[in-house]
Amino acid sequence: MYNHFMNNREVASTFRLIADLLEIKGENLYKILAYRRAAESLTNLSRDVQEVWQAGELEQIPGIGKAISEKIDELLRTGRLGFLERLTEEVPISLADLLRISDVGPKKAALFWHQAGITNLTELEAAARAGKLHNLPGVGEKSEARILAGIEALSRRSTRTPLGAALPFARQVLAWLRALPSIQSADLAGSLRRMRATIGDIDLVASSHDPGLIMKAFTEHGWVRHVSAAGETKSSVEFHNGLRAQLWVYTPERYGTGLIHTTGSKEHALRLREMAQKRGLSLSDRSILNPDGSEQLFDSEAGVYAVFGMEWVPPELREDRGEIQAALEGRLPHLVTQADLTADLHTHSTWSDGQLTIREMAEAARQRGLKVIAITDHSASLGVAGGLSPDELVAQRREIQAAQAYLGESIQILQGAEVEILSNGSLDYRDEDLAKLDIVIASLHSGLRQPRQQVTERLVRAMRNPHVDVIGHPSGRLIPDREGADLDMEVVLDTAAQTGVALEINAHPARLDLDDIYARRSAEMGIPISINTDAHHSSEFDNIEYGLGTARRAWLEPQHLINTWPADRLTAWLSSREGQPPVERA
DNA sequence: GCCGTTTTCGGCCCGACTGTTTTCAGTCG
Repeated sequence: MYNHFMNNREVASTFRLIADLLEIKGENLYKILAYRRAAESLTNLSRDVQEVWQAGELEQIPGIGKAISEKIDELLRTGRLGFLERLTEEVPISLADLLRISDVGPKKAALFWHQAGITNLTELEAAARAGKLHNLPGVGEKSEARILAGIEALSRRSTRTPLGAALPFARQVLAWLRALPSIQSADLAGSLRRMRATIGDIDLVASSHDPGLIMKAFTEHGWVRHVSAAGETKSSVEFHNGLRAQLWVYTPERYGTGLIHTTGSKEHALRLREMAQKRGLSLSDRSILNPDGSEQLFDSEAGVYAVFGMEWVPPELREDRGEIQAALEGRLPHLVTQADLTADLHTHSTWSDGQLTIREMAEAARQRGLKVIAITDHSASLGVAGGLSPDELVAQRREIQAAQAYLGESIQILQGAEVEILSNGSLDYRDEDLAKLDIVIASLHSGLRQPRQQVTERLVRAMRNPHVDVIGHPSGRLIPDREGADLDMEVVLDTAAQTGVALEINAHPARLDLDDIYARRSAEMGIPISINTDAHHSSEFDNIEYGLGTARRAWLEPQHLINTWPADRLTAWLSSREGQPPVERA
């Protein structure tokens, strides 16, 4: 290989693999933790690790010191890592797969390896079926059965569930919990409450003076297929629909610490515990323990944060991405809310692949309190979506005018288009057709697997077209099936900053694209951001919730989003972009 | 392996639940 390019995700997963293998080997726990923390830090990094490396600034990344920065350097220079190669000679690399099985951790994996010669999933499954595991020390028949069930569960479900596939069901469960007689309060927790794009399982937390009663009702409910743990205060189940859930129950006076613990993230909670420790306190999910052994109890989260002199931190920010420091300094962002949004600038009608007419879509948007809606049907070349020819755009304009006349001034309907970016970076409409539109969104739908440089240049060329106002779902990812295009985001963001084109946060739960990391970076660079539902039906306006979650995770405030601008400012911005000459590369 | 408003060395978060155990280790969040 002459090209040693590795992106942030690939470098991060290399360090996760090292951590897994070291753990099976039985290395010092804090060394392992250090590799994991470095991996998390790289995952949260909004700059390209390649660029940070070239700038010689690797050690400025939190959790990355001399040893790990040297390893990154070797990886990026040579595409290899001697340390990992020596490690895999000692510990078979396929052992790391065993850790994906629930109830199998590093100690069990090492046991299977040393005492039964097992080095991969296939061998483990065969040994379990043959009943060869339960003779090993510390492993009984129950463990053997659990392991077998765990292996089967691995093939049954993908590792993470899209937020949009989990949230509606989780809310049903929550509503049922809240209706229980002995319950005081109940909330979503975990990555659902933090609005991560994908979740591992559904975390629920409740307060009650009778936790046992809640637990019994929860684990015995008809939608539960299997109970994998059931204790006094915590239980774990799998539902018939394949989703897993955990429920914690606290007494009301301990709900504050409980909610913080169960909401996470793990890294955020860890930081808080470190802070407690520095003050001689000990923070757990039950209380704060004073040095003299007495307890401080908290019925709300705000009280816990106040102990450390911090503002209450919105759940979407709890990722250890600087929110602790910001909360200490009283400079947390004033996050955008649904009430701030006045425009949806990316929607479809029956003119292409939408299911409702322009008037129906506009009425539904008005009903949701929007002041502006842009109808942005597909351009001609996206044949599967019934894209419009330039002639049809003229006819569509007449229908928009009719709908506008019918609806009066309560909502403004813009004529736009979602224009294909063709494989060479040119657009699917001629400039004179684009010039007639109120708003132009340019999107990639095909050729997403082009090489990095090619697909990046394609997007850059589209951004340099002066008629383009917004880049729709920039990466083209589809959760959980398809990775986005291999874009050079440094170049994409620089071009957006130069041309003033807006980047979209597409709110569809399968997209959430831009993601939270790049949306935050875009805002820091002064790039306008547009948050849109891409609705093909009025019911999909509700998807804005997912996009808002992403925007809030990106620390966005109302002024970062063009959708919060008053209609006159928005249309002035759009028309100011018309006919601007392309900005040439400096 | 990382890190520093007690430290450049010696620390590094906390507790519930399960299974295989005679008092605890492993896993998980």
